[in-house]
Amino acid sequence: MNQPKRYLDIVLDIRKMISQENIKPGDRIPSERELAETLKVGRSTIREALRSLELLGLIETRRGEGTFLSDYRNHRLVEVLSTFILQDNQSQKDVWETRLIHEISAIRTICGDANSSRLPVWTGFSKRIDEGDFFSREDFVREIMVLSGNRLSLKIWLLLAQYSGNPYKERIIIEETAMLENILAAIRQQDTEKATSGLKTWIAWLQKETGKDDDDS
Amino acid sequence: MNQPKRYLDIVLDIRKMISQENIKPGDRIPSERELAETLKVGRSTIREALRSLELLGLIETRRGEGTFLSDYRNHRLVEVLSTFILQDNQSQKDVWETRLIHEISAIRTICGDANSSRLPVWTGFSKRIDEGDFFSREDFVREIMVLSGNRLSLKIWLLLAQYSGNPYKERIIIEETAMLENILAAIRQQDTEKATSGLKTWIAWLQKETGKDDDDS
DNA sequence: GGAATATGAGTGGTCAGACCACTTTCAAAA
DNA sequence: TTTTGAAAGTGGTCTGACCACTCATATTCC
Repeated sequence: MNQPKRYLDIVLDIRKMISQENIKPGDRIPSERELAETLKVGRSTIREALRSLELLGLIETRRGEGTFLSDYRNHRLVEVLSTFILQDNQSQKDVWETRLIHEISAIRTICGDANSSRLPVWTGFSKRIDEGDFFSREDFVREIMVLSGNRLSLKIWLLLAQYSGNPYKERIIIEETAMLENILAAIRQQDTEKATSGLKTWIAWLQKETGKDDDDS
Repeated sequence: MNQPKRYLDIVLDIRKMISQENIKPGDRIPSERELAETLKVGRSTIREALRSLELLGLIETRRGEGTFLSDYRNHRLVEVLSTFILQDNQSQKDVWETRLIHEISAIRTICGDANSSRLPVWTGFSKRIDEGDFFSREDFVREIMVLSGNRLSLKIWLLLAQYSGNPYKERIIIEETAMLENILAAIRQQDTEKATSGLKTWIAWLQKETGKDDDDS
């Protein structure tokens, strides 16, 4: 009989412990030695489980301090997966397309919901643009994703955003402020078609910018 | 100075080794003891790296045999994430919503592309319905996803489909054939709005069916 | 008293060595 | 020739030992 892998059980045990003890992102989880004693396994087994979760970006370890449940925003996962999976250009194109799928869906949801589309966050963005406080492109879209209310879609989007390369992560520039204002106005007016087409236009413009940058690690 | 984590370097080293030695999915990679000696680190460090990659589904280990590079298409990524993320009912709802997001986007793509929308596969489905050859709901939608041409979206959809519970995986029944015919006709006519609303109607009807079933593994 | 310093406990990071359970191989025995 | 079984190799786990680091506390110095 092939014994199921112990460290996988540990992964589940830790997950259970986290939900039972109501540990929140940022909180500390028991030390490796404590876990080993509690779960009655060797420390190395605990470590294998923890290292896996760390690579997924679900936890964060700091030498001398301890292990912490991390904010989902920091998955290193993508970095690693990308070196394994995303090797051809088609994949890169698919990433942008798929990300756009989620973004458009989110913006549709928001426009269809008066509560979301009238939120002061939109005027906040306009104000920041006026004042020259140029936030990053990702921040802008993230707000849309968060407000759409679909956490799974948000999570997938966060992953895709990390694959999306530089121009998406940088700050907006003057040339695109008009496009953003256009999108913001459409959201406030709950004009779904105008908002989605505005988003598409902006992203298409962005995508052209991608070609100029060539970065590699 | 905080030394960067060793096991992360190992992950990259292994990746490099794989590409240099031209190891393909299914092939065996060096044993833990060999890797430890080659890379001049302890075996436990090697194991932490390997366990991480295994949790991601990038490699596969078999006791007594060795460690093998697995087909990266089967990464367990979402499965693992799900045990952490999909804990409440809201999440389950998000799964259906997110799946629908991808489906609608795919159907839009197909309707906008004459080549896809005129494919004989659509008449094929109609024929099978007429003949009483009731395929599964998932098969039907999968065809749409495949033909949309976005492999990443397809991959995500496949994973989401796994979490979508039973009614989605079962065969169609007589009551819904009209809805499907409606969708098929819309695709053939390249009527995007009709097709998407048809799909939404069908899925909404399906979702009502979900409540009746209560299955667990 | 207040500030700089030293100490020690606790934590993750790594290593070496030891078994165990399992698979494969291949030589010896039937 | 077939069967058996011993050996080698592999992943799975545990133990105990250091190291490097952080933090809180106690101590020393001004």
